[in-house]
Amino acid sequence: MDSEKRISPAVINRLPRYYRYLGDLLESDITRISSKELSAKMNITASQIRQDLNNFGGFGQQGYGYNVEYLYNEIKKILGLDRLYNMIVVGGGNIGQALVNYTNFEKRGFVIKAVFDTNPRLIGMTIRGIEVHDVDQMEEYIKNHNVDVAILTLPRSKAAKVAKDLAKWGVKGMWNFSHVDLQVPDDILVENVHLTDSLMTLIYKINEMYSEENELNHLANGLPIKPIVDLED
Amino acid sequence: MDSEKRISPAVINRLPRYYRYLGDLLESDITRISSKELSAKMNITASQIRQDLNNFGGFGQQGYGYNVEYLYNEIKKILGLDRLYNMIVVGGGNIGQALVNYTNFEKRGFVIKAVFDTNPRLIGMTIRGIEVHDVDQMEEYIKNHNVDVAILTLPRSKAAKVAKDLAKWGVKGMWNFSHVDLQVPDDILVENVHLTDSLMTLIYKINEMYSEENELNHLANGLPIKPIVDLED
DNA sequence: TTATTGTTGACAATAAAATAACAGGAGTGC
DNA sequence: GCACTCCTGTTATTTTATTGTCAACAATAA
Repeated sequence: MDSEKRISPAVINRLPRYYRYLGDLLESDITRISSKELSAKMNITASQIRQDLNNFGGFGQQGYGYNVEYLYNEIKKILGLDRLYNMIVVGGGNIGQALVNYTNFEKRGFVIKAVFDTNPRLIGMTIRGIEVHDVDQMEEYIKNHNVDVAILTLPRSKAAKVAKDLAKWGVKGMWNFSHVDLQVPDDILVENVHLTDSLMTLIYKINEMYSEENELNHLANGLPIKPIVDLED
Repeated sequence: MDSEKRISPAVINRLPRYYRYLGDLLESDITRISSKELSAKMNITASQIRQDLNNFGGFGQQGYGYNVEYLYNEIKKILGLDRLYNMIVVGGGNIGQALVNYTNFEKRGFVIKAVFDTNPRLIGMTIRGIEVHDVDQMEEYIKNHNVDVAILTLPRSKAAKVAKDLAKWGVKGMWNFSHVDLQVPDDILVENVHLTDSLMTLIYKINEMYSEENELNHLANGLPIKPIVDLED
């Protein structure tokens, strides 16, 4: 809409969180909030909140704070959540099916229109009323229906080729659950959800914490470092 | 293990990605790789790769590069993937079930041992051989089995209380799929997977790209800005 | 009215992260 | 064995992100 200065990715990643907290406040019938109060709730500095919001405009008022409903709706507009988006799921396995069954997406305006798979046992079935088609029909479907987002929940080996096709046929973005980094043209947007990576970082942090704890014990009482036991027994 | 300097979160988040790429190289029987080559594959600067790896030690050799297998195994150790981890799933709904059925976690050493739910229709059932228990039994279970990670896939409303209990009973970390930020003691680690947030940022970026494109068209040929059509029809 | 308090938006200061530069050891080819 | 190239580990620089501060102004109370 406006060309202005570029918004940093760090800010964009925080927007949905603001949106969520403001939604909660709205539900609690809180009409106004200051950056300081929000700061306490969200564990972010008030300064950062003000600066983040100011990237998009001056939504607050000195001596008053921010009007919750107004700010909520502004962020909604900024995120583009004031319209509907068509999505397709490519790969009807566990995760694909779980996402189709997850009805909260629809409440936000993200509508899953179709599922595609290669498995003959799935093709023709419906999941929550949404039909599973043969992947062979995908080209035609995408060319005839405006598909905003393709959700990729397929095996590593197949993801690369499918992504290339999807890009060619005209989806705007991909939400990628496959455990690979997709190679797509610059004008196609990819958001990765690498679950295993996320779990691995959690494991790293757990180990780090437990080794620190051992060190502290060690330093504090002069005892030898307690070994971390292997849990598989 | 060693107290040294603290590793920045940005680096830790990249580790699983290195691990993945090195695994791929290993499968392709590539025995050595330079930071420059890896840089090209991963779309990271070579400088950053060297600096990231050097946080953990000098794994490379001047004039040679990095030995793929050696580096792979070192990162494996750094991430703590050289042992097994016990996990439980709290919430046996769509996503919980999908995660139980996702067998790749087990290949990495992440073993789901039990599922807990309140739904009487689920309790007693097994998913991929893993039993679904009543949440009432969770305290006893956790106290008698060493649970490293609890996977939270339950509704917003219930997540906060369950998290508090889990922390009290002694899980080390939580992998949180619920759409709330959990309030837990400092020594419990939480890794959030906020799917809706992730999708929202994708949507933001798509809209940003399309509005930019319109601007460019506009500037280039003097035509009026093309409206973004609403897709729901 | 007038004083006092609260709170933003702007900007300055600091911290963190990413990139670049480079010295020097290790391999390679002759 | 020697010259030459490659490529790391490390330090320096640049960029990006976060936090702190304050003048200006709104709301509220006196």
